[in-house]
Amino acid sequence: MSGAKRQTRKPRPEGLSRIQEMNRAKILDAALGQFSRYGYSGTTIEKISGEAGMSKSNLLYYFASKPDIYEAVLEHILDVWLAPLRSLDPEGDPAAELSAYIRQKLQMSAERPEASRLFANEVMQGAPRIRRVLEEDLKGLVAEKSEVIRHWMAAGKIRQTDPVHLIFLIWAMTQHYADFQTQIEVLTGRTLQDPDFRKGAEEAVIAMVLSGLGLVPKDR
Amino acid sequence: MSGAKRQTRKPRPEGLSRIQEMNRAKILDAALGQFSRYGYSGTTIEKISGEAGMSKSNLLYYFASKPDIYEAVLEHILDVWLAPLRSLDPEGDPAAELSAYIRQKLQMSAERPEASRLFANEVMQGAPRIRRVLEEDLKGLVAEKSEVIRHWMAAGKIRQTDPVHLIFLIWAMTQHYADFQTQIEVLTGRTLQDPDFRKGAEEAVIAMVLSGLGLVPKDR
DNA sequence: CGTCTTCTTGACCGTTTGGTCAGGTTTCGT
DNA sequence: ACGAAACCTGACCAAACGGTCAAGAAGACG
Repeated sequence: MSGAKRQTRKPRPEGLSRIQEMNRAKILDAALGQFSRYGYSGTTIEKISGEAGMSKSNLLYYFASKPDIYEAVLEHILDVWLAPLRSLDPEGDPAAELSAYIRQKLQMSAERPEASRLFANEVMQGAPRIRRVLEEDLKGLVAEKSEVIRHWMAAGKIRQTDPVHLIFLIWAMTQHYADFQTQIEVLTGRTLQDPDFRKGAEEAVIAMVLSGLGLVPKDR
Repeated sequence: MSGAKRQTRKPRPEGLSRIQEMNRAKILDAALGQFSRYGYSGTTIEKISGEAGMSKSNLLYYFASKPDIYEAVLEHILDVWLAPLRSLDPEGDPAAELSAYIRQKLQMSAERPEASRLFANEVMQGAPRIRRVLEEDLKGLVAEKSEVIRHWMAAGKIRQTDPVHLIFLIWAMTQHYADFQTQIEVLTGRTLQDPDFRKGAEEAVIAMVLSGLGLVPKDR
């Protein structure tokens, strides 16, 4: 061997390379589509890799195992999914705040129905992988926002109701349009993607919630 | 061959034998539990047979294949699942009829949450096996009951709303308590099985729906 | 009681699936 | 341009799964 100077390259400066960032994003996107449509067990990593435009082996170069991919997708979604509730403002007008919240939730159901379905799927199976998040993050968040609602009730701004049930019912109504999209489309021929239908859904949900709280929804 | 008289037995009189009836029931029950918890692909026939207390081979003696079992379970459930809507009476008082409907739906969510989850699972995956039922039976049923609601609106008994959205929202709110049972239990420590919690849910849903229709829910 | 039918099982088979591995190709800093 | 990382792939493997089959056990009826 010659004693010539060994040129070495910094092993990994920090963060992700362009290629990694791009491929991980493609994988997570494809995985969301598959997991939300076919469930965890119904999805194969080969299908995901195909959808992402790469070989199965290459996918396993980026994520060590199938559960790893699933958890990455879930984590990637959860923050976005819970964001609207976080922004419920105690100082705002109840009718305006709740209307905005409902609109945001419906917007997410319209724009990212797969995320809603994946979340629903996970919870329906007993939430084995996000139990901790529910217990630690969501539980606190719900308690905090329940207090906001209770505060509005105490101030006489809305009718007496159980805040937790109110939150559950808003989740139920808004997520239903994403989770049961197929059924809705079969029955009506439309989905939230249709602007008219989306407006109809918004008005129906908002009217029901506001009048349920003794707030007359303003006519247009 | 001797010419002795062959004693033969009637091959199969009619209907199912006691043993068949019992085992088919055990299988369908076990299958519902598994399919609703783990989804179609996440369920193995070996697990089902184990839960039903028999060997895998024996299960396959009663049902020819996995899809066969799944469809049998689904069919077995669908009638029961849609029954409450059928009984919505045009001649009755809107507040009483809708309250009763909501109570029935919540009762089913409380007593048969697995059925609700299986149905939700099927629809979320695009309803590949019950599309026909949705298109042919449910679509007609929804159209018929929408007409009932429209009739109530025309008679000035309830406020103007889109009947189809109303039906969707009632489904959403009532089924949510079954489908998201895990989440609800994590957040509140309770489920519909708890009588107090169930009463709270009933009141919350009924109050919201009735006031949304301009009907003041009667205090107690 | 004898015999035909129904019921039940363990052994077995082909396919699918998650994951490994050795080796080739591309990228990139120097 | 060069060499070391980073990136990518096809071949391969073990486990799990849906389903078949031959043969025994239990049940029912004359």
